[in-house]
Amino acid sequence: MLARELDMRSGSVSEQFSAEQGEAEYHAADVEAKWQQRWQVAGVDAASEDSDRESYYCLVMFPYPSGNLHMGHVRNYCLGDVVARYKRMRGFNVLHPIGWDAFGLPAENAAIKHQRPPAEWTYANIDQMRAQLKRLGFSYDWSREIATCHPDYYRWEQWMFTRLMERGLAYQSDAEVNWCEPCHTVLANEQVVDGVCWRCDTPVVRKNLKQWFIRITDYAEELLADLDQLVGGWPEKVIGMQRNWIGKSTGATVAFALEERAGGGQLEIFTTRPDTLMGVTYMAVAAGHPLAAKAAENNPELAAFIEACSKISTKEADVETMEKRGMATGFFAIHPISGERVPVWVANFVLMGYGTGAVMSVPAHDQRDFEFAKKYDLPIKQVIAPVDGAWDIEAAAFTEAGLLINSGEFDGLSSHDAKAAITDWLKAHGAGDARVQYRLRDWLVSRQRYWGAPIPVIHCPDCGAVPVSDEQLPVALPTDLQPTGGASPLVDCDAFRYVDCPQCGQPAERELDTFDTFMESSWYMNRYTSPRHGEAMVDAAAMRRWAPVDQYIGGVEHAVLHLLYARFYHKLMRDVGLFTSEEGGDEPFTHLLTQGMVLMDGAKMSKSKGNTVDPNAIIARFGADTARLFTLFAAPPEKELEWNDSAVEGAHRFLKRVWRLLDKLDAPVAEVAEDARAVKALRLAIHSTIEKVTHAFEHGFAFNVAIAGLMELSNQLQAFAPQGTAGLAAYREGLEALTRMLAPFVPHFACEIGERLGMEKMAVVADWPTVDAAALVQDEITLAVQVQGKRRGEITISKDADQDAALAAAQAEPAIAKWLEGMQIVKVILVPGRLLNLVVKPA
RNA sequence: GCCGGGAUGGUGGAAUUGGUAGACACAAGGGACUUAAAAUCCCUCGAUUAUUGCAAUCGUGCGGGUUCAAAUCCCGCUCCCGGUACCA
Repeated sequence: MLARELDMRSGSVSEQFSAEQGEAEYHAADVEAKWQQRWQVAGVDAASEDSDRESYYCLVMFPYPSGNLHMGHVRNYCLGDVVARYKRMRGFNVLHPIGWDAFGLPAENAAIKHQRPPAEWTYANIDQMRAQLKRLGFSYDWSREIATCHPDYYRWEQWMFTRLMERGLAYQSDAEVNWCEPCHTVLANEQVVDGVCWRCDTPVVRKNLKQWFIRITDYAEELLADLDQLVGGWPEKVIGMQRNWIGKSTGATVAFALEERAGGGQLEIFTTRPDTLMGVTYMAVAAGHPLAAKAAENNPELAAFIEACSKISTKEADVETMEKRGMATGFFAIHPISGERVPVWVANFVLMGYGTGAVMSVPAHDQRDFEFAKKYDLPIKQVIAPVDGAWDIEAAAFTEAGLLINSGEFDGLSSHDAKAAITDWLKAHGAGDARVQYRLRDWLVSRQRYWGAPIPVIHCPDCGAVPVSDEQLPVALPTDLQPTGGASPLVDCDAFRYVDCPQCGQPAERELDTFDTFMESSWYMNRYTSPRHGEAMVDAAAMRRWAPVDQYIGGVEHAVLHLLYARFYHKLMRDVGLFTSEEGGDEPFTHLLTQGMVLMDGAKMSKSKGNTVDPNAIIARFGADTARLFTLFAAPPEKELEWNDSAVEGAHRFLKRVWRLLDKLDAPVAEVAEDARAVKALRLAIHSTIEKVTHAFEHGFAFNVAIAGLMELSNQLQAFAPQGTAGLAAYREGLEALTRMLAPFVPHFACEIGERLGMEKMAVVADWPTVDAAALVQDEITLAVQVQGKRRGEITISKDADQDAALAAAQAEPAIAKWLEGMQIVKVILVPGRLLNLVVKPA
């Protein structure tokens, strides 16, 4: 012990830990330091730009540099590392990069607290977290590391934005926006969760501001349609969430003329059921609709109702139970076809933010309209009849498709045909048209924050909003300003703010808003393919080599925000001409794995709850390999992972057991007659494990099952006593296969074992073991025998035995025979290699 | 409400996709080694009944069904977890 301690204090890493020294015990810290250094020297983790091997791009969601890695990060990066390492061993040229999503609000908050510029805090955190990642032994190509707060990165984002301005895909608009007071900034629709800020949980207020938008709605159709390409590669859940978010509805707009008293003009609505148009008995507008405001002018009661509606919570749970309420405006609209007068109501269930903020109500064929009509005693007019059978329209709304009735010239048409016919009629008479409506809104990208990428625009009194020219990019963010918590310090930074107009040269002002940080994370996956490229945002040749990402791994919380923006941005990059569909694909991520959360006592680990586990403490106590092994073994990747201290110890114990397997190699053996059966059984175990573990990697990443298989093999090796050279050879074969298969999970440990075994190459660059089909062939097999479907015993027979031979063996087995006494066998089912089932009846 | 995913021992979870339910691990109990502890190794470990021993019956949220055979497929429920849009 003393000698070991002295050793630790002196000499170089390689001196301390040479294999010849023959450490009797497993010391993770020593082993891990040794191999991390060797990998670095050998450069085993670098992606090659000059290789004939097939490329594979494995990407993990890059972290925000908050200061410390948490267990969620560790889990995410373990999963990615296992995939990357496995693919390398399978002969792929793997790209496995990492970087930092480095702009964002926490840096500003920290800057205020510590009176240091955010850049300083950010880069210090990056240094600390990089060291943690390296300590865990993740096989990143560090030469490709990027930080999004670096001008070399965001200059291309600015470049891209000016292209989008040229194409009319980026625009400025005066809009009612979601404003978060504590964060002092606007939020995108996607960032408002249940009416509160996604970051700080404060209720969002509405504010009218001039903001920059990107026209994601132009891509709504493609974003929706291309989800089909992802089926099979992405979780159904995420695809469904994106579908809902885009929210496509096909229908028609209909213009109802308004009476003079209502101010004339038209009330435009959107409907998905134009076939029910003849069944309209009233109209409903949102409380925020101009018509509602007009009606309230001389109606204090209505004004009070509108006021009450505006205060209603938007929370899902409240919405669910909310009573449907309304009030008549006293106005009437004219039905475009029948010319009937229909009353206009204000209703709390109509949303100003969707469609036109007004709906036509057809109580006979819409459940919600039905309930409302019943409540306020409005007429119900049936215009669709079931194809077969009758319907009591006073009892419930008939919401299915059917045949038109009470609809004049449209009577007898099917719902399907009527949709087209009525839409055509409306179009011909200038009273409407076919319309596809999306829930998706344009992406609001400006933020009133300091620590972000400046929006590359100069506002000139004469020329308007002028994009900064390519030669003047990047618009570098001054990094020495001190945020105060109020308005962005850029406002007071004259050197940044006041510039001349690039077009006319007269005094002008820079745009002081910065980009939403989701802008940076929307294209980093493509930048990694050519991270130092100085000529363009990405190098098309590099895109051809690597893109799209073959496997993306991260948290499900990004199912709509990041993953939708990134898909959109990828298509923008393609359409701006940075790469073709053929070079970079139409979608950025072909396969997505969403990992489950890390829990402690059933709750998500969080600082505020005080139920966190510090990865550093686990590494210090057991080593990186144990931390890795536990997170991969304790649960399937996509499921929640419940932290369990004793299970961590269990993972560590497993590694120690494998370590001790080396001892048997030193045991003396002679040229003795080996127990051939035992050797054959061991080789069967070895090769069926290879088959099983490989299957886990190729189908669904069931790493917990793969590791269980490796534990089983380890147990078999432990139980095996080599007697002669043949036995020793089989034992060594098993230990080496085990080592190779362990390499993706516990790479340092596997390298050390491999070296002690005398493997030629480091375990992490060795070939993945292959199955010896001959070893899987058994001379004798054991079959379970069932009588009437119940297991009654087993027989061991030749692998070539046919059904009759199996039956004879079963009948000869006393435990089985007693169930056959006085019975007649009416059917025999043989499932080869598995079981024999005998169906009997009394003789 | 709608969409998606679930429910298997004390616990985390397996089950080759219709073929021996509970692999692998954690916890628990017992034993060996030790002056002792730690470490390590061995045994038991779904329930009930029976037992000197062999064993039998039940059992994958609940109720039906299909099948030689069901955790797995079908029909009807209950509960739980995510997500969500009162979307016209």
